[in-house]
Amino acid sequence: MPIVTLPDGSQRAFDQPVTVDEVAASIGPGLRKAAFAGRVDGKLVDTSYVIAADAKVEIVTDKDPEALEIIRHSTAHLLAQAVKELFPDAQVTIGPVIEDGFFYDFAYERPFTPEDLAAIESRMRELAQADQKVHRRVLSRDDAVKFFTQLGEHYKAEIIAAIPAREEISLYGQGDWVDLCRGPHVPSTGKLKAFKLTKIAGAYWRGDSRNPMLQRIYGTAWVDKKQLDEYLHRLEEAEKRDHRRIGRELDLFHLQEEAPGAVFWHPKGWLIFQTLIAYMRERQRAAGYEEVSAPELMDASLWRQSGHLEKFGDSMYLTQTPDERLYAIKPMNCPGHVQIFKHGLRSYRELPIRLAEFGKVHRYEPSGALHGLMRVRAFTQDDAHVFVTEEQIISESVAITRLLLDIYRDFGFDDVKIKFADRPPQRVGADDTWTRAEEALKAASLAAGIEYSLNPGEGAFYGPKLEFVLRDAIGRDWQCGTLQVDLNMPGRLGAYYIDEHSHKRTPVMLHRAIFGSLERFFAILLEHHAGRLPAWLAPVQAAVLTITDRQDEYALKVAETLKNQGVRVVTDLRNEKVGFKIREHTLQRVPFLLVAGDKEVAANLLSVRTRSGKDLGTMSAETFLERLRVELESRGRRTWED
RNA sequence: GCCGGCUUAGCACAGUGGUAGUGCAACGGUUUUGUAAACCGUAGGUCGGGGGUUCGAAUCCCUCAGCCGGCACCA
Repeated sequence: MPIVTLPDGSQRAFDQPVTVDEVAASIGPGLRKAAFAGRVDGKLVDTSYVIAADAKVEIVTDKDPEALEIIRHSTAHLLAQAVKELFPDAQVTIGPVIEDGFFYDFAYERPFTPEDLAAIESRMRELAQADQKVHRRVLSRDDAVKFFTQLGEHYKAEIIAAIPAREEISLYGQGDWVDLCRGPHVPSTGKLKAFKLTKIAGAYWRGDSRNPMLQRIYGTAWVDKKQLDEYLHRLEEAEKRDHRRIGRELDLFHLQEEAPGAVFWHPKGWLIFQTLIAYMRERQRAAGYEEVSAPELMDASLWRQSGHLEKFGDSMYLTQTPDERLYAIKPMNCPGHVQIFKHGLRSYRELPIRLAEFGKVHRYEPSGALHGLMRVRAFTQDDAHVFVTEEQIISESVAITRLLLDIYRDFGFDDVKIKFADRPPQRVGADDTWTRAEEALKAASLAAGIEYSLNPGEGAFYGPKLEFVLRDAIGRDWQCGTLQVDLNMPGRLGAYYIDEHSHKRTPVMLHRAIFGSLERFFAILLEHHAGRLPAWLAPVQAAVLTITDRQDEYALKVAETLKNQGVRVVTDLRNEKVGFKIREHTLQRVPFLLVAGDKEVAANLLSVRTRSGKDLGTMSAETFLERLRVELESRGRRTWED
């Protein structure tokens, strides 16, 4: 005789076991209709779940955040059902919920086509409209394996066979279609109203490139049409921020067939790039770094010694010269920096030695990995290697972490997450060395007062690392900075210093990058700001626009004044209406538009407008300069309005 | 690297076997203009490269490259 306690504290007694559905019905027919699932003593269950004993019960409706997950999961099932109906020979595998949607992987004799996708989606709509009841049953593990083997679902049988024998297996289905699933699911397919299949792609079985490739179908699903439309709108907005598109529109850079994965920087793009370097150069100088430059091309033996050739040889550019020597184009800066460290005898009194380089490296990335500026084959790292004693690891790591986070704030990235990546399966060095390195990095994190999440097995082959992940304006995460503790490489490359007892000691090397790849960071900035870079980074900071040719002389004079003060300014004297000029320079994301008409000329003023359309009124060139300077010097953290 | 899609003028795109098109940009002219697109005209293409089928290919087939979306990889 269960007594059910509802979230508001009220209780209802039933004289026999009841389902969640019946509990909902007892409260009201509207709630019953709205019920997606239930939460019984905190556990999510189907509406068909039978409550036999006293319990706390909640009815999950579309207002509940859990509902979305259930909808997506059930929509994945709907997808699998539709595929099995249209393509009976396809085998089902897995179909998890992911961010904003779900996917389902199928094994099928041929890839699905876009036409198949449309057909599958319309079948899904029919099945949803049929409002089929979702049923659940439970089998033993072995019976479930037998069941799916009989159906010819070998992948599914393999998945279930890996589950411990004692566990019960729940099967969900609708119509005569059935799948293994933990649940819970919506009570009937009619609850699935707002979904869309988005893309088809290949994906390896169990994520291993040695396995056969399956056909993956991606989809998105929401509580209602409005949310679905909002999501699709979000995708469109993200597309407008695409750095490849902005790069073309603003004439910043291009890529072309003859140099896959290598960037042709145009004047405006290169100006931004150099501004980033100048900024970092100054920050590093202030933090005690010394800038160096190591050769692009070094004998392959050096890379054999470092271990890079063995681990990454396939992705290194090698070149045989007429003297029969084999050279490698550097894919990393560390061996070069170690050579500089090694040149001459080093004393413990010199440590820490901080060597920084804006090093251009080349890596033969797999063709399928290339992606605009985000993943290229030739890129520039703001790479530094700090040589320290073991005792200095913590203090130096703390200093690096602080520098990193402070620099990110200058770019408007206040939301930074940190991951700790420990030893990978393939690595160099002894296990106790690794333990020391990992412990040191953990201690440093603690001392720096930062919190991290674990990223197991993802460390570099020579040491553990902290990974710094930035969240951009539309909520996407980008891993940029890294700090690695390396107790292996200096020894392999024969680096040592003389300690206070005149003994040779191997230094510890801290690898750190803040932007990571400058090309990639550039792309992230473009997308973060949607091309509207803060004035200190904008390639053109102001445009002087005339209304008629009567103002030409004045405009040129004003521009000259601003230019002499270091402002990146252009004039637009074209025979066009001012509205047209404003439109063009706004689309070019020029932060300030300075309009000069007869009135401004007469009063020796400028009418100032921002790219966001705000009218800042009229002022002299000197006043404009003064206020622009505040914005530039604060790197955009203090804007005009402050 | 693997699976799929795409590649037509500077850019965005139309053109499914029969004379390569539209808009924007460019160029020339008219217009002297007040805060997100004035008007008229002109020029611009080995339809990604190579090969094949066909009387005839942007269009069908093969192949290579690049790009796009995933997967795998990412020192």
